[in-house]
Amino acid sequence: MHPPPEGLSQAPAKRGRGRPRKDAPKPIPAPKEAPAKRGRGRPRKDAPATEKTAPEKKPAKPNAAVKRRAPPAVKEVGQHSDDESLDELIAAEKAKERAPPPPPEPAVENWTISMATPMGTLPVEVTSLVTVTDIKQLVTAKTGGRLPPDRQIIKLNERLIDDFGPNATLANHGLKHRSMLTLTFIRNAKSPAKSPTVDRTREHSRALQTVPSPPREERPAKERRTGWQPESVTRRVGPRERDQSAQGTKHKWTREESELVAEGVAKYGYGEWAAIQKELFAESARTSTDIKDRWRNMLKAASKPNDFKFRSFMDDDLREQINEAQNKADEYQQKKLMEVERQRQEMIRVRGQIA
Amino acid sequence: MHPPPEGLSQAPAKRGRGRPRKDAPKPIPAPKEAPAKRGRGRPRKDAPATEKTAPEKKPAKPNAAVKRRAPPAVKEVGQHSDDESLDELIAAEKAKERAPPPPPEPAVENWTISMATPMGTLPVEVTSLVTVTDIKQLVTAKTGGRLPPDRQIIKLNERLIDDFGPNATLANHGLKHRSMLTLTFIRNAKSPAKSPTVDRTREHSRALQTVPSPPREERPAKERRTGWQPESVTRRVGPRERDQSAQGTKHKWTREESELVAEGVAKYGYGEWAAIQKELFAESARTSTDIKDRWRNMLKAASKPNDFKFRSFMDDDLREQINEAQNKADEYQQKKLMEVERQRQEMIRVRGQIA
DNA sequence: CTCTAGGGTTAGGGTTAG
DNA sequence: TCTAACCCTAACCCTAGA
Repeated sequence: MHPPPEGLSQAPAKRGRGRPRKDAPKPIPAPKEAPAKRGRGRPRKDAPATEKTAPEKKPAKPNAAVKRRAPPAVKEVGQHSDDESLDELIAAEKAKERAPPPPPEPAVENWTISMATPMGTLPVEVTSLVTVTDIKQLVTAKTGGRLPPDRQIIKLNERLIDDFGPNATLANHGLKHRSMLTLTFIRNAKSPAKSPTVDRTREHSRALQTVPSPPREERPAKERRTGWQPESVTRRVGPRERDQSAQGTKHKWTREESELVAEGVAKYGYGEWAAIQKELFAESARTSTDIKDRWRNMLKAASKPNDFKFRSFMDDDLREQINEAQNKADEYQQKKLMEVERQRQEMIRVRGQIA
Repeated sequence: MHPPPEGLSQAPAKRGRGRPRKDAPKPIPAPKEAPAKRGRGRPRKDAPATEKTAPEKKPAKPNAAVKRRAPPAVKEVGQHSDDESLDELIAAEKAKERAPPPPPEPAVENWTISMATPMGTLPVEVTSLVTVTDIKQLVTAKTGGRLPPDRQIIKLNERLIDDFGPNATLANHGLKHRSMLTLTFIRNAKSPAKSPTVDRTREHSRALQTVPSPPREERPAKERRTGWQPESVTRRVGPRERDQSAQGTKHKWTREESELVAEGVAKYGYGEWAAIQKELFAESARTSTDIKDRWRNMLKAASKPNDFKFRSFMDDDLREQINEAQNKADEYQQKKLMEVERQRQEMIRVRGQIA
């Protein structure tokens, strides 16, 4: 039904915005395997061959990193040897037959807890067996390694979880389904050196407040490219003056600015960045393109779950504002479209009469 | 404006965008426990030419939101009753295992969402389990069957809900209480609701001609161009009539088209865009201005290194063609100039004689 | 009116700082 | 690793003026 794909070399023809797809066959997220090696944790060699126990929870999303594959729970009964495996097996069988041991059943549960971070509260899925180290590793993983365990300050009910010991099971210290943990962190000491060897012994206390308080405040429009704006603000006038001195190359968008962007979209519809810039960012150093980019990023961020990610502030409230802006813009667009269509029809009608 | 042909009930006068109060007496659109396969399968709607914003990030399980109840797995009951107490114990254990996980609470909720239509915004009541098909059927019903599912273009947060698959539960894709869906529709013309996966390689054809070409897609084709345009090809006549779905607002110039431009310049010289358009792009939707712009960009691109990022295809071969075209055009220009001068002289001479 | 020239703006892929 | 911020150009728009 479509014009046959001519021989025209499909130019880029990327289509679908999905990205050129570097031809890299994106494999399945599959074997992402949790910390298979479980270095610290504890030997935990509960014979993997054991039974299935949890025969696959259907809806289970392996995602929840920390989630330990709930072991059959049979709290390994001190078995270590190698060649004794057979004996152990037998012993285990017997023990099982005897049934008395079943009680030690920990009954692993899957919990959803919350973690309050400087960026907002995020949901985290864990099992009731989650340990202090697990949580810290999870945070590290979620932040792409940017926040190593030794810079995390995590509290449960006002207590530093570190105080429980690295292998402590948090459930033994009050963690429950829907509990809330708070996370703050120690600022990076600037030395990227891999081994600050921060003697984390007990520095938590003071580091607490060093929280990177969200931008909140409207930057003084850093007189960067403010030099002189030639009417148009599509492009920056000069190099963003980032040269040497300008260290703060990136200027985070504040919550307020973001809301202004949404407001502008709601008012002018999509693609009217220059208009939005003129009205709502006249005093700002943000260019229309900056605004356009920000809206794009806002949409991306809003479309993702409040999963544990260090994403710029994004909460249901802002998300709602974004939605509203979108809807208004859509409405606006619709009206414009219909108006155009109406005019077109009118034209056709008039033409018909003339002819 | 716009005679609402559909039977969509009129929207509440005040569309202050706020949110439609609960006044809408609309009942829930049948919970319809969809298959909710959700597990492995991965519907992978592959939606090719989907809308913009479709990085397709695999809707990571939305948080606890509408999580579907996780069935207590299989409880394989292979027990042989030998010792009752034992059975009881085991049963108790199992019960314990099963019972605890109350977290995956299904909790069907009744939501009021909004639907922005060309005629106004309407409140719609649904449950948190509402699926794509449910919504479409609802719309069809509301329009007295006049707007069948395959003519509905419904978007949630910029994404076509069709892309989620017919049985997808919208809550898993971001629908929430008070969310807004946008509805537009495809005019009568038969059109597969499915995105045609058209490769726009060469869709520019036709569209150009006369106005009457009915638009197939509701698409804010950047309706900046004003209403009626004569048959000239300086401007586009109507909406760019990019095949439906071709959401990509921009139509990249293909290698072949670019070569045609160079060919045209070589043949007609600079500035004869209309002529080039008529001869080499008669079937295309490219206007003379488009061609002019393309030539401008080609020159810019040709002056930069091949591997320069961001630049559309540019290689020595094409660059050579461009150079040749320039040379020929220069020659041509020269001749024209000389001709003009000759005529001028002639005119002067004639005038002199007359005088 | 048509069309071109040329400056302006946007869309969207790409890059990079953090 | 991941993303918000930023870059850069092709594509497209606007409009004075011929």
